[in-house]
Amino acid sequence: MSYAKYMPDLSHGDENDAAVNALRSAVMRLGRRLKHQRVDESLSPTEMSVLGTLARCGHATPGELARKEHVQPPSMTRIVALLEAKGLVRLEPHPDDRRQKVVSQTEQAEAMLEESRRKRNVWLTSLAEGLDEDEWAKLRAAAPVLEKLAHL
Amino acid sequence: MSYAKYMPDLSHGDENDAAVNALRSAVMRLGRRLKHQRVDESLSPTEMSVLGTLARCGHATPGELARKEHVQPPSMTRIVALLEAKGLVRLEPHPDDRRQKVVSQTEQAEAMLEESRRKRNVWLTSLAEGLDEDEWAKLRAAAPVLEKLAHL
DNA sequence: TATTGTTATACTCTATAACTATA
DNA sequence: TATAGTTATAGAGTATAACAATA
Repeated sequence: MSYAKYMPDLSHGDENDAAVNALRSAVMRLGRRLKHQRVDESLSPTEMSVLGTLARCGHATPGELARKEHVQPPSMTRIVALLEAKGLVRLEPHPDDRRQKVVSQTEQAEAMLEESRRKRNVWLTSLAEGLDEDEWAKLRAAAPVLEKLAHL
Repeated sequence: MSYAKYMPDLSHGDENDAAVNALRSAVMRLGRRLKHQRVDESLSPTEMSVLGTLARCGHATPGELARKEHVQPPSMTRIVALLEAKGLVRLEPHPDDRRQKVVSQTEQAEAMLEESRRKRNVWLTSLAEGLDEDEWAKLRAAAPVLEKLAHL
């Protein structure tokens, strides 16, 4: 019998620990900065994230969105309502279950995401002045892992 | 005259863009999860981060802490006051400038950070089940870059 | 009975503006 | 005058608890 899964990465345990430390600290600080560097001043980070999820998945129920964004259902109710009021998402009845709803993005949201991407490039450019190519390479390699981590 | 610094990483522009996309999304989601996976239920993420900074730097003024944490001075005033009330930091008069104060961590804070590290390892272990060694390697490589990014 | 989503309410964290004390 | 820190106040975002409708 193996305890391997309870003692992973023995060869890099301390380094992983240091990485998680750095990660947590960086995530919090970056999060605060991202809050201020908002693409659309009227959209919160979570609202943006929901739009991104819908762009990837096409559509989802409020409950699914709450689970994906790691937010409680009442919070997602509010977020979806705000997005709908802004004309960025559409709500339709669920075909199989009358309790649920189906949320999908509007054409307006797609246009906004495109504009968002353009503005992000500006931020990226200003950041690029402080990172060398090697650092960018490490960031590119880790990006998918971070996404996986966020979903785990 | 060169526009190079306004058009960095031409060879990886799109990939950098995708990385920033993934990064932003992951940072927000991880941030929310970290909020819940708090080591000490009574300490906010920023409070923990301040203790971490003090552990690294030894001591700092409230203004320095506010800049490091990317928080406004009044917010740091509140955070430091809460930490002091919990016996985790000590405030002393600044030797050269009577307007400033010097914040340093107490022995109690050191013990708490040790306990914190222990609990983080539990979280790390559970995460490790979902990441392979190659993914961890990428994360370790990117961790210092993320820290740099957060400070830039 | 269990589940999906909503309403009502309160809390946590942070910001801005105005103020005090010192440089 | 400028700077470090504080006080007072407001706002954004989220959570919990209680509820309605449907499965």
